[in-house]
Amino acid sequence: MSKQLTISELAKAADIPISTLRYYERIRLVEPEDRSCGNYRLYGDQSLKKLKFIRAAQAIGFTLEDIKSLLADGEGKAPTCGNVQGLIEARLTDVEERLKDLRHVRKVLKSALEQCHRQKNSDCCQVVADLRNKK
Amino acid sequence: MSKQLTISELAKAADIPISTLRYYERIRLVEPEDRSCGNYRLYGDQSLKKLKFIRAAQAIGFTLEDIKSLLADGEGKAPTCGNVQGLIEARLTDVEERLKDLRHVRKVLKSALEQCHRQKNSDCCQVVADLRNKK
DNA sequence: CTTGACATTGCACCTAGGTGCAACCTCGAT
DNA sequence: ATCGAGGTTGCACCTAGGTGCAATGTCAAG
Repeated sequence: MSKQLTISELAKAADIPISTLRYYERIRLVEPEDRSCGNYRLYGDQSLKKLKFIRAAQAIGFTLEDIKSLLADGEGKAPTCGNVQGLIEARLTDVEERLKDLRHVRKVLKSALEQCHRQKNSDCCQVVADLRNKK
Repeated sequence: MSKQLTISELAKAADIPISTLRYYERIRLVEPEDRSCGNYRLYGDQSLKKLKFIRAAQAIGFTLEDIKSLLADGEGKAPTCGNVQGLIEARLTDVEERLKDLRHVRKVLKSALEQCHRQKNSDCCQVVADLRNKK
């Protein structure tokens, strides 16, 4: 078994601020394996793996709560597909929805910008006036 | 000049909670035109237009701070295009960026889901295991 | 033994966009 | 005159994901 890490060693290894690690402990997401005789937190290296997993999962949009569920099935053991699948599907649905919204937003912004260009130097911005009159 | 509205009349007309109107006053976004003799807020109907504008602008992703800038140029007068254009461009850049990210996220989620399907009933979910080993 | 770096705790604060509550005031109808 | 609906205020709280600080304890080097 490999060496146990102090909080600052873990923070450096995972490139995550110490304050965040303590926060993760507070929400019971990543807890230290043990305490030193001086009450310092001691982490195993599965904690490092866990943190990397967390960063990866966050990057694709899972919340810390989602991640907690993803990790809940066993300390160290990966959860079963069945448990994971629902979360992934829900997340995918969100993402599709969000994409649809954003494409619409992009369209509106682009046409506003065009209008802006057509009438530069005008005193009253028609773009805002239009928005203002929107139902 | 038309009738002044009390907060609840305005809330109903704009379909925005009273608490939110008071919040908007707190952040100096929408302030009452006047006060009644009993110190009730009294709004003009340009407030209603303003609220509709706010909802429209929020719907395309502007923050309330952005909106404050959009509205800042004159009480009642629309701001000039020049002032608006920068904000729209910035917002458009954000949106493009976000779209790019989300398309990537969608790709990752879809392939995770596929992998999930390929190995259902497996004890250990490879999807999570993969994430776990991601650099 | 002292010094400095690093650890501990609890608690408050941050953004953004609000919500909820207690204590009190005003208005219109009866 | 009284009652209830709806208004006023200030203040605390909410989510999510943290950050910052003060007061104090521990560890290793010189």
